[in-house]
Amino acid sequence: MSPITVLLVDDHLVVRSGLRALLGTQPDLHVIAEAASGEEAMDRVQERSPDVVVMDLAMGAGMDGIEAIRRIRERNRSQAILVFTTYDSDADIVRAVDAGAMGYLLQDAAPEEIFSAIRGAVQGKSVMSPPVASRLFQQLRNPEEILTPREAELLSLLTEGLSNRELGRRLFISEATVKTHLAHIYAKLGVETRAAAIATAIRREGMR
Amino acid sequence: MSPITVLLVDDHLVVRSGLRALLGTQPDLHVIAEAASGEEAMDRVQERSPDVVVMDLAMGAGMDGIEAIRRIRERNRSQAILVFTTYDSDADIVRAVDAGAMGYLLQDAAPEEIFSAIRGAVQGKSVMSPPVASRLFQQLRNPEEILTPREAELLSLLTEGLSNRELGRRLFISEATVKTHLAHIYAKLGVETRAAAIATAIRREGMR
DNA sequence: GAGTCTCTCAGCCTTTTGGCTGATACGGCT
DNA sequence: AGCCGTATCAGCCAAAAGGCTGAGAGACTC
Repeated sequence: MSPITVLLVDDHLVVRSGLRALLGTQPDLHVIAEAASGEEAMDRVQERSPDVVVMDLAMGAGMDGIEAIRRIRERNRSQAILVFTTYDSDADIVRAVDAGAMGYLLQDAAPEEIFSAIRGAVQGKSVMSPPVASRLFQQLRNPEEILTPREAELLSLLTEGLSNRELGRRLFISEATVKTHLAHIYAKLGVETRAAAIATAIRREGMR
Repeated sequence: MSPITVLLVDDHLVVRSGLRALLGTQPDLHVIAEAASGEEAMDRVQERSPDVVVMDLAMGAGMDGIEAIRRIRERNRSQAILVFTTYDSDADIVRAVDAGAMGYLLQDAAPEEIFSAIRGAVQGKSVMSPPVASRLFQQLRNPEEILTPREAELLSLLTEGLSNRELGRRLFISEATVKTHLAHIYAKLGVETRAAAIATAIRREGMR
């Protein structure tokens, strides 16, 4: 059986060489290229056509991981893409899977888990770290959590620390309307105070 | 000249092997041990007495990096400790330097930067990544922003969305005291509402 | 021993927030 | 035409948060 070719994408050199060393212990896995950015990743995929792309979502400058996944899948469906990232945010998971990622691993995954995820990805199996899976599951179980555009807008401003009055002014609506929207947002997020709403919003989304 | 002995501390195996591979390219740097937790790090220091400890601050379970730095410095001052972490939060930098770290590098630092930081640390020089340095500088310029331990504790709970009453219960203090602390925190953070305090706290610190 | 910092608590008053009920208007879907 | 989701607004009331002043206890420093 011919070896599985892998492209590593991460803006941290240390993580790339760590992964390279780790995968090097497996005779059937060959790292054939590395990339430090989304743009570079697309070039390498074009040139080398790896079987699997192992990608970090958080990339310093330029195109982010999600966008890179989407573009790679757009022009070439033969690669399996595995997300390999440090932090797990609900929004990222959903967006990555949506963009076409085959699996989602956290960086503290056990080596065996990583190997089998790569091997599985080639065969079309999707793998995810247990904590990731449970989050995704929860996300899918609560479809009522989807905010309307207006609510999302409000929530976003809410995380800037604005008061109801300021929110109203900013959105050209009355304070009464602000309160109505907030009540709906709280219900959907499952919280009771604006403080909790802000906390969950910032932590859940990549809002920073 | 005898080589510089190094202990790597990081809960991610991938980062450890990446660093090991990277440092392996330098004849004068010898990685003599690795540790995946604060506790383990202390044991390794005791056993092997490395010249330099390269440590990640964010460690999954158990003792965190800051605490590990403090304890290592307490019982043995001959090690130089270098912080090597992914994210830079203002509070972490101050706390790490306070605990006795000789330098503070971000994981996307260039290899040369890492090497020279390690070599410099042995000679008592402190090194930090430019973005880190500028943050620290800013922090020192605003000394009024430094929260007391109790205030930091409160702020941390605040970001979970607790009410004043809940905060009081959790910390075994009256609601009146909670309000006093909050007023001080708001003043130091330059905000006027708990919402804004939560927003700035979560975004500024690495609180997730 | 006086000054400073930190943590603790109280009372009083204003503003803000949140819960509830009910209402109008617009657009899309059946 | 009727229904539903979304966005808009109002009034009322209770709870929470925030501003202010004042104050005592313990620790640490000069």
